[in-house]
Amino acid sequence: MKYSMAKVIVDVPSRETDRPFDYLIPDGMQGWIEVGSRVGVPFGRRTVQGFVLSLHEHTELDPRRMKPIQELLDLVPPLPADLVKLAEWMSGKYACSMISALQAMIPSALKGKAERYISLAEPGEEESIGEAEADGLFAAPLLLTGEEEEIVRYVQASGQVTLDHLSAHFPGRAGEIKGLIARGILAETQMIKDKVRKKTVKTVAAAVSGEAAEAALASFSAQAKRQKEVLEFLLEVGVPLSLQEVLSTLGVTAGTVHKLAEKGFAAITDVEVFRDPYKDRRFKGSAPLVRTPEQEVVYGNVTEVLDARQHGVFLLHGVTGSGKTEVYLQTIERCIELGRQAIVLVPEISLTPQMVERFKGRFGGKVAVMHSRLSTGERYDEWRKIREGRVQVAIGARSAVFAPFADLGLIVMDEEHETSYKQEETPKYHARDVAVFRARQHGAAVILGSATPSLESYHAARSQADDDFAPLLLEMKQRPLGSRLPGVHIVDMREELRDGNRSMFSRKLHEGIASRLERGEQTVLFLNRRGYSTFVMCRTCGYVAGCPECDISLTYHQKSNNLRCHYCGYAVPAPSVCPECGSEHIRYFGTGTQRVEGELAKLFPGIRVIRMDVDTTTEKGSHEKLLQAFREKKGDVLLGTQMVAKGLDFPDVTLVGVIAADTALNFPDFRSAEKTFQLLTQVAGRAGRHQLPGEVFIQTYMPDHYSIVHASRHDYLSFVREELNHRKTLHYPPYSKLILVTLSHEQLPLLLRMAENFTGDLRAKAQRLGWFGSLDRFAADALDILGPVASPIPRIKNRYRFQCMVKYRGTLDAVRLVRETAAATLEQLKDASLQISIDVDPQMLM
DNA sequence: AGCACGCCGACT
DNA sequence: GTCGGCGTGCTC
Repeated sequence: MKYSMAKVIVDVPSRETDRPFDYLIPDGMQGWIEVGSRVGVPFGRRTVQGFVLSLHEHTELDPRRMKPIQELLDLVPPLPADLVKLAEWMSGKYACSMISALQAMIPSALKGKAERYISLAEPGEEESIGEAEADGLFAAPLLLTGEEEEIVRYVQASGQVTLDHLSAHFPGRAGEIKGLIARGILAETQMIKDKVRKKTVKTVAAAVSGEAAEAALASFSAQAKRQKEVLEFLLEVGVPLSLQEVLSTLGVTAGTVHKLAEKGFAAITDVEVFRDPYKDRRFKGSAPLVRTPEQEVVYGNVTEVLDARQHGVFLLHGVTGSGKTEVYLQTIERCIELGRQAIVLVPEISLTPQMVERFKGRFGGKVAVMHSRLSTGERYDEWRKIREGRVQVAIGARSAVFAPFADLGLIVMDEEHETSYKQEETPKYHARDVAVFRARQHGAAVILGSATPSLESYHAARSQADDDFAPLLLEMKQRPLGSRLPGVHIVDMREELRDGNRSMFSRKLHEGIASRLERGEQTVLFLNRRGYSTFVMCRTCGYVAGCPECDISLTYHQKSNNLRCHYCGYAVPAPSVCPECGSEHIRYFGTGTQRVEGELAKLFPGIRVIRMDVDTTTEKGSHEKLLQAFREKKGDVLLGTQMVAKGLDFPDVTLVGVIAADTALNFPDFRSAEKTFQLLTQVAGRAGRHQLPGEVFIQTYMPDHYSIVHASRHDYLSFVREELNHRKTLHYPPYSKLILVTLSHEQLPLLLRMAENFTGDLRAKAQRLGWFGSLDRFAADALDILGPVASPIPRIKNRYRFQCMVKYRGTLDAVRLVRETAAATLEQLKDASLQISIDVDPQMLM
């Protein structure tokens, strides 16, 4: 089959260009260009990167209007065809552009940009002088000014230079350069350049052997003693060595080795290597454990589907410590035995060494690890290991769901309920949905594991109503270690206050910490960061330092002693006096954890506190170091935010304290009860995982709240029952679906008008389709529109924000309706000043 | 997004 | 007179 045309998605992020463009495939590239290939194509007056969507013999477009593909950027397409299909699905489901979906699937190293090169024009390419030339007249002699001549000579000498380089070399001569190109004396070409190159290492090997080697050794003069040494060494070793190694072993300089190479006795070559972020780490091997009866049931269910190469989704509800990870490991082992590959998804925050260690320990070099702390180059190399089939397991956060395996057999999603699986930036996808879609493409299994499954998943498993997503519920209720779930005590902080205790520690928690200190056991203190102040306030006049562009308070950063805006990055030095009233009583309410740390030091002199929060974990590897220190008992208390709540396992921790359980409950989010329950359950699971019995204190001002009460009893089912009732009455997910639309503009009045236009238009369209109406009615298909209202953060980066919420149920295609309405609204304005963001299935309603 | 074309203001 | 401001239109 001769495919001479291709449809290409170009890397130009605008609504008008979010469609395929047709290109000719040059003869030399035929057979090499495939679906998923990354190419450089001429687009307008420049060259851009693009991805091949499909190949054709003919297209609707006149071939004379088509330009040829300029270059093929990779030998192997970075995207297998199934991922191209996935991108099409994503752009429909999440109302995102094709290019943003495709970009999300490849490492950022492959986000190439065009680089402009300048060279001497080929003779005959000089500027045509129009009709005159056609009449057979010759072009006028090329007269160059001194400066122009200098530029031309420089280009001639260097062969080919980048435009940037040339402009830097002749500052202020941009006009001349432009002129030379326009007159056809210099030529400009554009080529896509990747951000990162494949890493190579200079490798040296002897280029002679046997008799030739003998002769070579004899030929060295007395002065070339070092060269002789090097050659002898190379001959002795017999295998290629890295240049670095040779230099350090023999204590010679690179010049010596190069001389040797010049003489033809040694060969220096660039050998491609993989950057290995874990090269200095050794992992303890681990063998499969004997399965408990509960694990056996889960294992059996999953492997049955695996063996049959069928698609199946399992919701694994297993209490903390019930051995979910072991089930993951063993099902993956089976998957590998079947010659297929597996993806393990973990929430970013828990991508601590512990999880990685267990997988590396069991599967060793078969594992690629991907997370945000890797450099661009490291991530690219891990990704290549996957694409080239050198590994069978990929473990990583959200984006690892796109791991380009050829024969995917299993996707494991640990801590399935975590919000970090939803990407907050475009494309705003949920890794769970993507995982299920990919699994269906490959006939693969999915395990969604959690001690506190999301209500969406649990409800889907219970009702089995949804054709797309009806997981089979599997449960593990026992802790195989024989350890018991810790006793959880709710402490009413109102009572504490009534009794005159104004400290942030209740008397019980205080006693608890004291007794642990005495016994040499450890304590974990958890602080829900949300709601805790990190802002600066004047205690005299009440002034709060806020961002001049974003309408939110600035966050204090101790390290740099400045105030920063979370949203736009605006930063100012921290003031020592109030800028409003001049008072010196302007205080930084340090990050909550700092305050707790200070209080602990006051109450327990000499206590060793390991604090884990954004301030202490920004450095690469600091996370691991802190945890290691705590494990080695270099600290009495581990104090931290969310990150101490996840998957950590310390034998000597017998006390867990939650400083303020309800800060998240007061958030204006319908999921706040669910989030609180999940957090508390998780934190409570930290204590007493081993021989020593554990105790948990939950401090709260709302001791009767159902999420706190049920969490204290480790009672997931009762919580779910109660929470589902609430959701049903209020028509919240899982009983409806949501789309959050946010409009933003620099001018408030215009924004208001456009927001009204948008919602009005949306209502009218929904009405026409017979969808619009209260969800209280018993229609199967129903849609409601709330708003527009000002967003919770009403201004970001000088842009005002209004939002509206679309709530709907049934099979109607609300995403499409919203997308089309948004497009129509945008068309009302000529310029691109209005932005409309569409968030399908939003997780954060902030 | 870029990049060019095109039409009005303040300067050598 | 021109240099340069950014509105708007298009990209196979």
